[in-house]
Amino acid sequence: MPNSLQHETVIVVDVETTGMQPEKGDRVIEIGAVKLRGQQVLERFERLIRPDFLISQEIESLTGITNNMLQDAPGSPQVMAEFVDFIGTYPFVAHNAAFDQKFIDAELTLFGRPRPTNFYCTLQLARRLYHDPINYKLSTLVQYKNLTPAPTFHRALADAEMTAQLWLAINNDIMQDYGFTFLPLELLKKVSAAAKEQVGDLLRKAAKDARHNQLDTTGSLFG
DNA sequence: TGCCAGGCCCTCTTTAGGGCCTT
Repeated sequence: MPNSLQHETVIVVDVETTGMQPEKGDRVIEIGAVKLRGQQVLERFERLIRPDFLISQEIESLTGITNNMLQDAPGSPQVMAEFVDFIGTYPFVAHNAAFDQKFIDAELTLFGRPRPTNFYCTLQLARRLYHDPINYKLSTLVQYKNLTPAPTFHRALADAEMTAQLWLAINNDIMQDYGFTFLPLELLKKVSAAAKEQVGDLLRKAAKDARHNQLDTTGSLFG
């Protein structure tokens, strides 16, 4: 694996929630996050959050998070304050980022905190880059890329760790396949926004431009 | 009684519909 994956720091995040609709009152009950610089994990964040109501049996079964576990957990204002300190102004990475974004937005808005806006989505990137997995669930992609599965799925930090591995694998695949020595986040934004059939051309052109710029830099330094 | 997520993606599409992905 190349040792020069993009050096920009990202926050890889996952939330467990009471349901699918924050606009109907569903809440975050666990946040897990990994602060990643290059391939290095700088810091981890994991907190349960006590909601104002009992969670359903369905969610208890799905996540393994029970009402008993939540009864002594801190409330959202305390956890979100800690989370804001943890995330700084770094961009976010999540699997199906729209889901995590809307819940994090909802929790932060409740307490008048500024909402992060810069999200990268491993689901979207995987759909652009990988054409033959049987589906694009996080668990499937972890297996597809031969990554190390966490001991459990549907816990926030475990899923965030696996999303982080997937993020690195995606970065690594682009670098190896197209010959990048450095992968700017901005390029991944363009990959996400591109039509699937245009991704190859986009990356080949970007790699060519990157090599050209590198030659220019070398020439100006030593020429 | 009828409503019941939303955004993305694909195709038997584009004047649409259904499946996926997240909990």
